[in-house]
Amino acid sequence: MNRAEGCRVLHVDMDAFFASVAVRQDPALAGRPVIVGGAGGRGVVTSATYEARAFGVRSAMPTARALRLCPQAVVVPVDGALIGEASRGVMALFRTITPLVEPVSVDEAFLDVAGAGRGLGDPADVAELVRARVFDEQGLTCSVGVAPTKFVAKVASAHCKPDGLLVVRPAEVVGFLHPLPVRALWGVGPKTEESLRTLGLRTVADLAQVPLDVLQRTVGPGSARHLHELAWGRDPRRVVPDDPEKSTGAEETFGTDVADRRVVHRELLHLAERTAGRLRSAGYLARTVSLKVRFTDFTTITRSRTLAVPSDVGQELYGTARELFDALGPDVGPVRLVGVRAERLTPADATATQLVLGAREHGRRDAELAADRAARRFGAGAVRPATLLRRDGVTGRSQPAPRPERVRPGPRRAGPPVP
DNA sequence: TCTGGGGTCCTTGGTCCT
DNA sequence: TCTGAGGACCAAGGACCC
Repeated sequence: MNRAEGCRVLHVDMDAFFASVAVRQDPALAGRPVIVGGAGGRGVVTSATYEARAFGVRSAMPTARALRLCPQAVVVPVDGALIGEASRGVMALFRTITPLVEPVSVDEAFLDVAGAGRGLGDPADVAELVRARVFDEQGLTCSVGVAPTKFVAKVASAHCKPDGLLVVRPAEVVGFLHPLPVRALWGVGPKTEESLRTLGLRTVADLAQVPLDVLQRTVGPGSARHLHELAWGRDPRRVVPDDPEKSTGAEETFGTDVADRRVVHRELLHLAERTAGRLRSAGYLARTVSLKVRFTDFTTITRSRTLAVPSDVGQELYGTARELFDALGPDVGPVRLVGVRAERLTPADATATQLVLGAREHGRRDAELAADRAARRFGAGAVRPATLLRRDGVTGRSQPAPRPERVRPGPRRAGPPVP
């Protein structure tokens, strides 16, 4: 009899991925508490080895606090290139097992193995194979949940961490989910958890039993239906490979809050250039530019504007972002963070002909494409706008972050590898 | 405790058009 | 000509995830 009959979905979650990759790169770190993340005054933990977690270190925790908990920890900056390479290696391995691979982030993916079973055994056997091959070929461990649906597979993989395997058969789904806290449901964070608590709902079973209209009054109709379905193990979402990106962007927290508008403008230019570069390398144009500003008291606002013509030109994204910022008025307080985001993306090849309508924009785009080529040949930052240069030739960005530049490890939906 | 960075999705409200 | 309903689209903000 099959061990996992009716289970077509695998959720593979790499164990402490960033930290494990750092240890793989530098074997001298093996067995030691290692924290990967920003080391500056405002840096946070991106990942930590299980040796560090034993001291209470968790991801998203300020690094300074993590070091108070575990002073002997080694802090390693995020190496985006290394993480990207490791992620591509793991995803490529998954695709040799089934073409139906949906990356969720750099370190996890859903696999639909309904069609893989004939040659490889039942889904539990496929999961064993995945774990063995990831260890043998990548030198990393992972945890795998096997279930009839994506949501249950994901909860299962979290349940068997680290280096584990858990199969939840269709008949076991409700019994598996119902004792869990509501927080285990996809879409329940701190705020929703608190709202549910006011209704006396603490477990998934509580939520499953409450009338839908009661739930709707607390979390809204959309979320209520969604949570109710999940609580009964119903999740119609399929494994979808190659989901296109919806937006891309960059943001930066200043080392100290900035009141000088010129410094903010310069940072906006830098972020717009970064965002445009990502658009070009991924082959997208943005229809909307969004500005994000966070103030000293942590209040955050966003402003957005739709472009007359979709663009992947840094100067155009910058122009719009700067106008949005200036429209906030002359009296905006000190700024903690600024961000530029490109939204409502369209494939560049489907829209490219419109670009020639504006010869000036076309010229700028050509210049930025040339800069892309120079960057590929001579390294990032080889070519940049003059306003981002100081006399000594280094970047003129104000006091942003003494911490190491955080290179984006890869898209959350880790799509095709970015060159 | 003191909060990074890169994303997605949902809700709400406004505007425009039919 | 005015008004209201409804849909599409846009903008803003919040919650959430990794």
